[in-house]
Amino acid sequence: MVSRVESAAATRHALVDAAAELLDEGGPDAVTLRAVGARAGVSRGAPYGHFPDKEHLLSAVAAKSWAEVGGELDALITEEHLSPTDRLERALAGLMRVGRRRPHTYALMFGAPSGELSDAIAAVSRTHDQFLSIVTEAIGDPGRARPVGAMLLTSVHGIIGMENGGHLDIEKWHVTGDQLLEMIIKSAATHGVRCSHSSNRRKF
Amino acid sequence: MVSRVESAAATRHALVDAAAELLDEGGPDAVTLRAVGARAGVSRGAPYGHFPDKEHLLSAVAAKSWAEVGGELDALITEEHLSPTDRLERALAGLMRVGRRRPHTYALMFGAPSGELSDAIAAVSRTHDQFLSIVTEAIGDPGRARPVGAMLLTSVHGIIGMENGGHLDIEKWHVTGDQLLEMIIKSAATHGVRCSHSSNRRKF
DNA sequence: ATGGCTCAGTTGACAATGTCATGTGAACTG
DNA sequence: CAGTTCACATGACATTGTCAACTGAGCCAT
Repeated sequence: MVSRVESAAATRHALVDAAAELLDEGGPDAVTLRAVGARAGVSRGAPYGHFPDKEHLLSAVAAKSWAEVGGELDALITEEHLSPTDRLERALAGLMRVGRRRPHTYALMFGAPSGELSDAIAAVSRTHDQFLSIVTEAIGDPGRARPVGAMLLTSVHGIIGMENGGHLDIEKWHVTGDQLLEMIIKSAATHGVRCSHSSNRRKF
Repeated sequence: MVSRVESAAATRHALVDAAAELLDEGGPDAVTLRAVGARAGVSRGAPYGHFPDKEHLLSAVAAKSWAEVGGELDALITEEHLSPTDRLERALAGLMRVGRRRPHTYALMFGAPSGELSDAIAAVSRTHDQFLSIVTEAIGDPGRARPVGAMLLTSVHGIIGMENGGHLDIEKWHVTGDQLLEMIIKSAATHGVRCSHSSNRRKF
């Protein structure tokens, strides 16, 4: 039934899933090799048969999470009844949702990659490309798609980072993260199409 | 010469400084209570006389770093020969510099605060206020200073986070962090003054 | 000045964790 | 069916955060 190699692959999957769950539920400190092994139904040293390092296991988790986001973007792209603009807005909202609902996983995804972790890098690159294609379809000037996409992504990332860090106090800034996202999207419109009047030079 | 309380205060300072240095030099993993104690000239358990927890020590480091940034902003504010706009741009550039030159410290500063850490919260609030005053002076519409300030801060934060996470590949996005910052600043101008035509509804 | 007190700092100990060397049993091969 | 291989288990070890017990020097009252 289960050949040895199949079982090994299943174990590897179980380990990554277990680590991802533990990260979501209890944050980085809860991701212990022992806890991962226990949840995966194996024992504490088992991960070393599949990953050289705890860091590599975590990078596999990051790759998996990036692939999941990529899947959501894919679903968005193939959703025919959506306008390109809607697709873009939903993509950004989806990222915000991940950042809010699974902050630890989000932090891992956007954290500095450790080691080589080719899997994670490839997954990130793929998902970035999908996001880029969404931006390209939504934007008027295709030549500006990449910079504008980067601006949108970095801005959303900043909003989530400030929110999750507790640095976006509404009392102080008089805005919510969602309002900031809206501002950013409007800015993208200004930058994306040529804002014919964008050359108006004034003080802020 | 050195009264007991003076010596204690000096030790506390030395501990915070040592932790800050270790964080800068070797990242979070290098900040070991034993290493901190050694660098501060005391021994491994000494921090527990001044902080209930390693986390509280780190939050003291965060408070110190926020206060340093606040000091830079203060210097900027009292610099008479600068225009309000220049002050704002320099403030943003200064934050970028911290994020680039001291990524670990920056991450600690903007990381989710742990526990109560009233010191850190106060330091953050003070520095945010100073930044806010700079934005207020630079902006045309004072009523929008807070939201626009938040947008600038979050955007810079996002840029730094993407850069330090290795997710701002120039090959892919065709922009640098500095160019993104420039785009954001222009957007702030659009949002800060009333962009009379900002109601132009177009696709991106 | 002197005996007792206070408290900063040290040291020993312990549990948790990442990591590795060694062992083991079941799946594969001839 | 005998031997090999490989996934996994287990014991062991160094490191680290944390705390209890200890020590000694500054401080106070007499």
